[in-house]
Amino acid sequence: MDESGPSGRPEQDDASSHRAVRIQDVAKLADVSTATVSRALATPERVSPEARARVFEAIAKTGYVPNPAARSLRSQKTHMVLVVLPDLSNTFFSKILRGIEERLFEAGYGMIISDLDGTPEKEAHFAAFIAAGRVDGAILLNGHLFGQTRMGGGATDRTGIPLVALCEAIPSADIPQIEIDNRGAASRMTQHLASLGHRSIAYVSGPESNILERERFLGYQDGLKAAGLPFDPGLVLPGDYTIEAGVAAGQNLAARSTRPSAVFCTSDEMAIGLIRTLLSAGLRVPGDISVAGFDDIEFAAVAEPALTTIHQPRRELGQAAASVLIDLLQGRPSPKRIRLDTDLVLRDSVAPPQNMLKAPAKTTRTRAMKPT
Amino acid sequence: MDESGPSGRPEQDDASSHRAVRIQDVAKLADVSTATVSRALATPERVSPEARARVFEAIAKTGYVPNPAARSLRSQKTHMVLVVLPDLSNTFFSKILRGIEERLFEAGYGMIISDLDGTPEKEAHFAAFIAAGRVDGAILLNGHLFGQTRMGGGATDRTGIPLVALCEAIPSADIPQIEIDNRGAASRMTQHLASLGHRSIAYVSGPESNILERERFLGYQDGLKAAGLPFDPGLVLPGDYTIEAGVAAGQNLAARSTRPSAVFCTSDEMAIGLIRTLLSAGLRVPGDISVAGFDDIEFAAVAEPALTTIHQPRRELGQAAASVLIDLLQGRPSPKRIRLDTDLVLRDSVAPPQNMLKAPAKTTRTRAMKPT
DNA sequence: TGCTTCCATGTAAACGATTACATGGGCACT
DNA sequence: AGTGCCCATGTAATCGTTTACATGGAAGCA
Repeated sequence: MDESGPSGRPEQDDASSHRAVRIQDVAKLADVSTATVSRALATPERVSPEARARVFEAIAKTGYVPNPAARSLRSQKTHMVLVVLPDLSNTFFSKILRGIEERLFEAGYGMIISDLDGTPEKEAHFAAFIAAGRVDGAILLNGHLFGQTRMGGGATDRTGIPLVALCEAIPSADIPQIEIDNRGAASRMTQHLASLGHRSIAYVSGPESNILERERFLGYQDGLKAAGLPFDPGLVLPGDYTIEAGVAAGQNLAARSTRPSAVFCTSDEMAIGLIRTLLSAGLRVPGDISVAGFDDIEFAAVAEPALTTIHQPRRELGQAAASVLIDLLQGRPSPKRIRLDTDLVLRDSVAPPQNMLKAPAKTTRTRAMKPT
Repeated sequence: MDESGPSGRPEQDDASSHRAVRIQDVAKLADVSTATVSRALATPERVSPEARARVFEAIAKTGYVPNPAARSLRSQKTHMVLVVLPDLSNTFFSKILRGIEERLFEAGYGMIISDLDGTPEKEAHFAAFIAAGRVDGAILLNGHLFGQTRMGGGATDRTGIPLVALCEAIPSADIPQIEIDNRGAASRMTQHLASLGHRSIAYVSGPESNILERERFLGYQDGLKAAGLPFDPGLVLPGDYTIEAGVAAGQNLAARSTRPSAVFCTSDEMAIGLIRTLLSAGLRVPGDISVAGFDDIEFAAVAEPALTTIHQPRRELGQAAASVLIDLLQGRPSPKRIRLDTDLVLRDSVAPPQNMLKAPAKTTRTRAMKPT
């Protein structure tokens, strides 16, 4: 059975040919068929212990690694997951990504990242990516499906891969959502500010169309209402979660003759930019104006003054999303929605208004109320 | 020629079967062979305009997307690039990643990210990843090859894919390096501090074994020497680029009876943590101690006081690395080493020592000297 | 002992592209 | 008009797995 092989491949087993080891090589060495090798890897319990041992020995000896392209061509599985996010360079996402990567790695999946910086062109590209079957599933952090930018001739393609929405819920889509209770958290922060005595609480928003923004804005209004404060549109400043937006909002406030005594920024970046600008304008924080953030990014704790904010369990969010997706991929049942708890983190950038004494506050955390 | 197909596949063209469109479907519709379709996509100029038009029309009509697994199985190309980095959640990397992603995207490559958080286990896994041919090339931000943790039985595998080292040069490896002049930049910052009159300049290091650290430490010593200052080991504080390390260094300094008048931190994170700690301890920055950073991360500009630091063109670094890798992948010649310029960014955290007047400094940038 | 069942294994047909090689027609040149 | 060349295209082998189906032997049961 060694007549130089049925396909006529000459026997050259020295190092000269750098051809990758194939399953056939392993099979020959272990004196079994390729099918048995394949089974030894996929379903070891269906192979006799002796054959299995020989196969593994041969694999170790040859350093065989299955060719993923061939495997994926045949099995229609890529063991890859696409993560779509609006801005890779944003601090907020990096820790989430890490959580995702951890979990995917454990389950043997690779992570492909797509940063679609607003460009619909890229969006279409990644829709095609999914359609081409390059990934088994996707985690969407961008708040919408690819639906809008429909491809070509309305062909529905095989978009039937599992999807999970992370952070930004996708209302229209019937896919699992992993998120925090944005509305509740925003309400809670607003009420916290009110409880300290603030009567005039400004709000620096996210991008208008953003779902997070809409939730948080509702929460802000809820909080005002709960505290018996009126809603004043003049206290709503536009933003987009960036430091620059915070700076702009700060300039806006600094230029005013009468100012709110507290500002609730819907991102830590904006809060930091805003504080910075207020300080430069000669105002004191929290002496003259209290400032609260959202997210609890790394720098919130070391900002000057340290930022009072809402803590989001970013890593856990990423892990949860990955877990749900993996469940879906492997046909296990999975929850349709997961809401992780947030914490209200009390630091130094918020204090009672005006001339009340500023205690040297230490960081305190208060577990958020579970949403009902 | 329509006797239900040579493979006996029944003709069912309604939406019920969600079978993906194959090249054969396109070929049939365009009335050409699969080879022509393939060529129309890969080398349009080798197909007659008429056939080409029919092919593209058919592609549009069917919504055909080539199956990457099949393509990659045959052509041994994956159009994927692996990016290996030590810590995905680190701010410093995110903008670099974005630069990489941009360029890769333009060239039609996907990006797979691997965050090996120190675990050699993961490292081995990704070595196998490369060996399996899942990617065409890799960009390494982690400062070493996978060589150390050798796989299995010493099989050399096909590790012959193009690699590029980014930021952290890999001395032993003969692969292109994209970096900044760390030594020169550190020297420059040290001299800047000295030129303001500081005679006692502390240094907060990175991880000892880190190549960046070694370069920067040499630069620090260069700078001292150039300024005619003695090197004092007691002024070298251990760090690891994290905020916490900065805090620790700050506590160390705050506890001392005699302190340096300036501190050069080799990362902005450490500088921010350190400043924060000094301020809490009642010291003034830069009044009592000047603090300089390295990297110019987003928050450096809005720290309080705004951080004097070394600006690294992070996005450009990422783009450059991706460009070089793409050149390599496509067989084009490419430079063996690229050094991008850094800027010395002068802000408010550094001032002349002691009682000299603190001008309301504005941000100023000075282009670094080109390395010779 | 003869029949059924099951388990371990082998054989070979997909999976869906790319591409070497063959082919035939048109054009240019002598 | 004959020869040669090139261009557009088709045919079919190939990439390396997985897996449906076939097979043969051992074991269990009556």
